[in-house]
Amino acid sequence: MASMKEIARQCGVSVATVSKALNDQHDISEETKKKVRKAARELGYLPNSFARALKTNRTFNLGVLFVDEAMSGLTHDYFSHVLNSFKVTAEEQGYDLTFINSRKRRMTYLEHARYRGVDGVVIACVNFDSAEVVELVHSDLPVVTIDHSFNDKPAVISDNITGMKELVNYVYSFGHRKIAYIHGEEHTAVTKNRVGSFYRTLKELGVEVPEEYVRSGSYRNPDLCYRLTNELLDLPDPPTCILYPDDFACIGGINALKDRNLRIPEDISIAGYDGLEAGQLLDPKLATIEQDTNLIGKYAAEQLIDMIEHPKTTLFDRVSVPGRLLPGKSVTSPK
Amino acid sequence: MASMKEIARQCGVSVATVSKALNDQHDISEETKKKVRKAARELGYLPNSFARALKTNRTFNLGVLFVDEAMSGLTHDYFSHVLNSFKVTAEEQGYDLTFINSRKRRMTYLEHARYRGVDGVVIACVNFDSAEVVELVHSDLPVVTIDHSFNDKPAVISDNITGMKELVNYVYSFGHRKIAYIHGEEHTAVTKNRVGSFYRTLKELGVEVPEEYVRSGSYRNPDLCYRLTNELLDLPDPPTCILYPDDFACIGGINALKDRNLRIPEDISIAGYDGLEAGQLLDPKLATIEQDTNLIGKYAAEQLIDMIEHPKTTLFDRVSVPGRLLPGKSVTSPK
DNA sequence: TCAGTACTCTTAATCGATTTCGAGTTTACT
DNA sequence: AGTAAACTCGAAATCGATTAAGAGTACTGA
Repeated sequence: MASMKEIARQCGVSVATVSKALNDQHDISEETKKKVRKAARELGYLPNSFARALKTNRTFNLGVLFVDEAMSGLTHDYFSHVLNSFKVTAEEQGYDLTFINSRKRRMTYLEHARYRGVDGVVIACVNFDSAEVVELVHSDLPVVTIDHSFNDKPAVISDNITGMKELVNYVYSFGHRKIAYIHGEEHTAVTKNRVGSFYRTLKELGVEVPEEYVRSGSYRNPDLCYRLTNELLDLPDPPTCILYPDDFACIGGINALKDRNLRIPEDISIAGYDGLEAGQLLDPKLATIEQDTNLIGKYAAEQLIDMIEHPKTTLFDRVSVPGRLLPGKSVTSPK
Repeated sequence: MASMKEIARQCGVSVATVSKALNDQHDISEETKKKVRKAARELGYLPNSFARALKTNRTFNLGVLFVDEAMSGLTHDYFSHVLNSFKVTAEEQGYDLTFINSRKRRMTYLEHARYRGVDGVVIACVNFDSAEVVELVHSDLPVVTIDHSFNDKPAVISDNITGMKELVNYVYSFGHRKIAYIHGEEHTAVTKNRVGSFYRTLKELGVEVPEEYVRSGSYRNPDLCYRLTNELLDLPDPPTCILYPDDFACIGGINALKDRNLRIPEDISIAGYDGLEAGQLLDPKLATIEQDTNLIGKYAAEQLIDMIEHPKTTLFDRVSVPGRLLPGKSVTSPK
């Protein structure tokens, strides 16, 4: 409520002096600074962020674009963990977070970001092909993308290639050769990398993958996984191990197996992806790749803030964050 | 980038006229309005939210305070769903969301909210006893709390009393008389209501509850539930049915039962609380009370926006949102 | 003693909008 | 025709900060 004007009056100095005193400029005497700071404290002075932003074009506010098709990006385990980590890191550095949206199509994402004057934007969990997202990414605003990389733009990416490789090697090491994979939406970079790595790793291991072993599912969609699991089991030569899009979708598969009275892992082995806490509590404990949501969010925030504060010297990194194999009990040797 | 000044120049009118034209004031001719709007479109004009906020003290920005002790409020299923619903509703009405925090203690929540000039604040998932939260709630800022009610302040509350009552009646109807309850943190209103309702309902049903049947656990804490479940089973006269703090924590209990080779529900019945999607996919499907996160978030947003836009006429409602019993397969008649 | 520095502080412009008040023009009515 | 009412529009103040440029003092050294 109290503005610099009141402090100035109380101290008998000009507003300019107050501003400089509070910003600890060199051309104000220590004595005056002390006086001003004291008055500011007494009056409960709070800087007015708009006035400051208006003049400086800096808001210490970061835009967050986390909008999936269903408008439920926040309820998405993986992304909510990434966002939480991003938030903690950003706040430690004095930045706040504001959600970017398209205001019922009355503004594009970029326009909204400019309207709110955010210093930078982190993007995840969106359709990266959409024109609006592309416009935002290619604007002059500092932008970091998560799990998708644009040319010449920094990105933080969960290392799905190595992750899938480890997972495949893991089940292979148990003797599995008939490995099926129900994957997520095909247009995403995440899926492409995982599927590509799945094929490549098995090829390196000398295992042939029948076309019908690879099914196009959907992330976080247990029902679809239920159906696709049944399809896989109905094959003349069914797999001995099934990999799922993610830990949550995996539940659908588990239910399909239970309905057929197949025991996990005695009759069939399964694995997920994500490393959700819940998956680790299931019985049997799910073999999976834990994605390091903590590091991903942290790196994204650090990278974005670095771009904002040091636009000249920032390296436009493409950081790859390794996952971690969580062995679990859902995989054993095939019969 | 383009400001009103440029539009004014292009149209040969004053900045004041541009402002009034864009805000559709009555004292500007239709002709001029058209001209101004056209120029605004052509120049890609975007209003400057800071300048506007500076003058009007309105930001169309809502503060969100969702900070639990572990700084992981966003990863909390229940709250992330509520927040998502709140976000969708607020955005539909033209409001944006900014997170409130205490900036590493350099500002209180209230100060932060003022600094960012939010029009109102929604509070959930915090320690409502903390001085900072109380300060915020009792300020002149419009505030809505979720799952906790302060005197004279609007709140949206999941109806835990009726919910627990229904749940108890449900298991009672199967014949259970030895019903244990592992509840969450005792200092929260949610827990108090649930525990109170648990006792009252059973009393009404004429069932006595041994003290040792009610254990103090913790929300979202499967490990603790694992331990407490074992304690309950070790009692000389163990319960035939156990209620858990929430669906997630329930997993710990399930594991404890499995470790003792107790079948659910044949040997013992269990129930959760929340209605998480995952719980409904478990085998056996979990009996639980589904909290209507969608409505809770929606009501909270509507209430808050109403307070902001109609400060005089708003009724300070305390909305209670009923839950819904999800029967599940985890409860059956005791042996 | 006087110019040159160093130090401290103020004046005033500025960021981009909103809004009050008044001025000028047109229309209406007697 | 003359006065009042109705329309349009603009000048200028204002919101609360930042910042360049300059003014006034005091001190230094020749």
